[in-house]
Amino acid sequence: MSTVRTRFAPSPTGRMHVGNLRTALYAYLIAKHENGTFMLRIEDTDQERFVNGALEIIYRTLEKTGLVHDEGPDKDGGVGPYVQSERQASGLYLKYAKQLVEQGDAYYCFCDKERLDSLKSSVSESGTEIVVYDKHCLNLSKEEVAANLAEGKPWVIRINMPTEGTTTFHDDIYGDITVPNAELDDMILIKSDGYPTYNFANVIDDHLMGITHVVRGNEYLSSAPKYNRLYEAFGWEVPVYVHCPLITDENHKKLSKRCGHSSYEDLIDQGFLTEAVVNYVALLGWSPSDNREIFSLEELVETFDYHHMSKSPAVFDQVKLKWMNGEYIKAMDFDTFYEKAEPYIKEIITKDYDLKKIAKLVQSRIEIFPDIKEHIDFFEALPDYDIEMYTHKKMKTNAETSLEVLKELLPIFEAQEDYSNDALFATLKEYVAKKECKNGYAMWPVRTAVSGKQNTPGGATEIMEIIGKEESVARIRKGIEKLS
RNA sequence: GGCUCCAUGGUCAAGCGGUUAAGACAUCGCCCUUUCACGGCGGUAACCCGGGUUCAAUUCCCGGUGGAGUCACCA
Repeated sequence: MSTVRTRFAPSPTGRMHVGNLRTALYAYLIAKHENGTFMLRIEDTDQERFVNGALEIIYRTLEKTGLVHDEGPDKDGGVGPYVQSERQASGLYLKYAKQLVEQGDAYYCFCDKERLDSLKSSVSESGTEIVVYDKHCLNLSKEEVAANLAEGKPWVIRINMPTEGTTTFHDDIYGDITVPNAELDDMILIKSDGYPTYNFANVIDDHLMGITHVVRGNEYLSSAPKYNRLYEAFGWEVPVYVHCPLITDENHKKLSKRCGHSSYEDLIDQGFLTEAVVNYVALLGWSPSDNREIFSLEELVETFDYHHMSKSPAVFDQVKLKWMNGEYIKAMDFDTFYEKAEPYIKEIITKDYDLKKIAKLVQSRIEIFPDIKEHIDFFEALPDYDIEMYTHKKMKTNAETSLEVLKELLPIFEAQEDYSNDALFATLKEYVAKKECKNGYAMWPVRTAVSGKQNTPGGATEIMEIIGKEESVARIRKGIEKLS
């Protein structure tokens, strides 16, 4: 019987980039490692930024990656609703904000945008920039507030932060973090449209939903101390904070939707496997005590210990992701692989070839599925190659020797009926033995003639088996023609 | 710029006072081989700088430097 409860709390503003996914994953793992509860909460308090379809992306991504939530908008666990706009509709946040106003921990503010803007550009006597609200409306009398309200003036509710001293909060990864209170802004709790701000709704909901571990990206590290004042004012217990190190691009900048960084779905479209993406992302900011790198989600649940998380940001390295994806592809049983590979093969191959044989050849040679195409194009049509290709130092071949070999082999291949790889290979071995030359001396020209490519998946006879007698002979003839 | 965080090879990342400073990706070379790939073997490559503390610092403390994050009626 565990008491760990975590949540993934995205806002439906677009696609899920890998940073979001990693946060969701860690929240899931922390809960599941302790047999706890993982929940999904939708933070849609900004109606302007709401993006149509974003909700579906969130659901789809969590489902496909296997990060299934125990509670959420579609699975009430008793502390719902799990969508903040729905909670707002019941007046929940306003109720708590008003409580703070009554306690004297918060106050109504009627300052308009112009005044706030002018505040930002003004400079204090000491010459330093004023970065926080000047508490102008804190001095309003009860009567003035009432009058403004009655007048229908737009208002917000701000928290009253102390201006002296320091505030310290504890993060399980980063330790104690202390900031001067003068830095703390009288942040807005309730916006003029009646919706709570993220900062406020987050604290209220985390408490009401019994969240024990707040897992989020460390871009929130600097706003965390403000939360403590809120918890303090309410007399609530502060949850365990687990701030995850940032994931950055190759320029060491934070991943963001705005900059067009890869989302989970982009990666899938690029041919990556969900399992590989999840596995890779898990290792960005965390590592097991041994050297293992390949983990299924279940294995991660078992192994994951958030105390082993690192503090420094990690670069998202597509090259390593590709490697890992290749590992997953190689480990796939053939039928599963074929199912995924078939569409890519069919994009290139229209002829009546045995596509499974082609797939077999390609499985150990690709890292992502679209790689298939460049490997197999020659099956469909012989490319117009240069006869320079017949020259290979190690094989001791050149245009002349190749011509001779192909000329001698042509009638043999024409006569042969069995075009299985084994039979063809036996034929070539026999030829090589008679000729008293190295395998490559004969294999290289044949492979070149039937493929027209420098490198191919599979050798000469494997290719011939697939394209069949008629095409093989035609291609060898073509080779002889080119070389003559 | 203020505040905060971070700092081991190109990248991910072990290490938590005494090590020949792991491992993985990438890279290079060799082997295997019917080309390539797979697989196997090996190489190059790192503790940001300066002070302390200590018999002993990559490891602890301070300062610097560098990088990042954050400073909204966005989350």
